[in-house]
Amino acid sequence: MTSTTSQAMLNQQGLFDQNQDQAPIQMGFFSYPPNNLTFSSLGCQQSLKALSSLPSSLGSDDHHAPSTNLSETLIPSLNTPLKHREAHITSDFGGSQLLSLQRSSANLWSWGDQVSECLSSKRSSGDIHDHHHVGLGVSAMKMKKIKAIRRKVREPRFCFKTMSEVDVLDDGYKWRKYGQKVVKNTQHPRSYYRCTMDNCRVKKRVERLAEDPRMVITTYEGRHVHSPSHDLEDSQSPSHLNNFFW
DNA sequence: CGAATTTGACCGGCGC
DNA sequence: GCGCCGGTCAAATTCG
Repeated sequence: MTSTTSQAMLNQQGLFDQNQDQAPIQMGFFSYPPNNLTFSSLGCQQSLKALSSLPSSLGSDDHHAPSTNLSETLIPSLNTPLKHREAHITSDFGGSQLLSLQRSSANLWSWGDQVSECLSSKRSSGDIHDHHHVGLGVSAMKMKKIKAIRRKVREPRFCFKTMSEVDVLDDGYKWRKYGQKVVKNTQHPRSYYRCTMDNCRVKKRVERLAEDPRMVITTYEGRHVHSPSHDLEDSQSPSHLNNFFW
């Protein structure tokens, strides 16, 4: 699927806040040389690979703001009202709005805390103490609970839209499709992908904009625990690009 | 034949 | 409590 990406005609691309009713905030323009997305308004080269690993420095697992400059810029806005259970994070960068991120209030808790608390505590809502507990075995119960928590805790997300003929852009990572869903009031299905790397829980969603089917909306969730899976020559460079941007 | 995709079932959250 | 909806699972199917 990624092999067809080189044919993509990407004229314009902007990062936007997914929660604002899909309304794009135009924040810049991308051209799309195959395998190397350029963010023109930044005045620098920024690969899509780097974009796809954006959340890696946001530190969803941290109670405190990460130390990178951009994150420090972003984090204070986490305290915005959580009407939609998501905090809107936008940032001005070089005079133009570059990106917006989402982060659920639940993300303010760390995964480690959640899980360890789950494993150790007796605190519970009643159904945890039901008599199945003994019969099922503790580990089964724990796993069930961990799973439930995982559902609840949202990884940091960001999304951007792209004018593209192809749905799935080559971002350097390998993805496996695990679902597709027709969402309400849209004629185009939404596809769900997971990073194929073991222990990497990053997911992405791909859908077409209802108002303009030429536009592809890509939403990344989570952070990669590895570098892009192919293109050996690229695997060395993204880190400093990431640091510049994030 | 293993990997990847498809697709209906299932689950949990949310609003009423 | 119920129904709707988005997200995920997993068996079946297709692909390379």
